[in-house]
Amino acid sequence: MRIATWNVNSINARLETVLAWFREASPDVACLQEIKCVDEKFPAEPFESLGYNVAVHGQKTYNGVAMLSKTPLEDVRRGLPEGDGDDHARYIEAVISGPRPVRVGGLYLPNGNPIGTEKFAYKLRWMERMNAHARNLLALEEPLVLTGDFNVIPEDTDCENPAAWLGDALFQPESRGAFRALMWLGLTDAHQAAGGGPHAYTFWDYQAGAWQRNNGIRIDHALLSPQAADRLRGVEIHKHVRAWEKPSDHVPLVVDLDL
DNA sequence: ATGGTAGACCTTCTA
Repeated sequence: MRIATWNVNSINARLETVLAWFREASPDVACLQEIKCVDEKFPAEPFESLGYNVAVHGQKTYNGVAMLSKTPLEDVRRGLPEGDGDDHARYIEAVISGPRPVRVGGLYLPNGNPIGTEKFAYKLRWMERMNAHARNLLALEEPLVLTGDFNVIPEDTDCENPAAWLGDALFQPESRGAFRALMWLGLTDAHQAAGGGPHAYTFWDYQAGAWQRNNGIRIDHALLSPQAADRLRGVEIHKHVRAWEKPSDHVPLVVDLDL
């Protein structure tokens, strides 16, 4: 089973590109982030024509997440628990039905820039809620994949020039510490477990020739419960997609599980 | 040097 995540930076601006990748990669499950539209504006029909079931947690202009699956999506959750007053659409979760069901959480973690503002405080609060929810999910002791745009650079080797990121919310000790705390609940970074090395980027900024200079960062992740990690076959970063016409600034990350 | 680009949308915010 191939489970993908991709921050598409507007599903409607990116539709032909996203469909082309779906035809090429044929993921069983795909979590999309930054769809930047409300539920009714999500172009579900072309994906349904490709054989996908679609669940959307949309929002106008900003954020928005979706999950697509070849088999029915069950037990769908939209938003993290304890979300009083949080109107950002950043989390969607479902159980992927089949002979070996797997629970998948698709997340778009807040960017948090600039640091020292309410945006950064919101990022850290959101991460606390994510970690609490992950603890509850891990207690189920079932195959679980938490994947998406985490907006966290875990290690120095996950960027080209660490010094350039010192003032950035994606690289703050608090952000990286909260990410590590999430891992320490008992999750496995699929990239590391599959033998992925340093400088394996999933995002290149549109600005300042970041792609041409390979000035990227690894911020899209797939974290596995023990029951999922035991069945990990491999991980792919579909870097070639960044060179396509009208690309997203992120590329797809694909996890292959023996499920 | 605080730049640069992309998307949604209405003048600016977010990334």
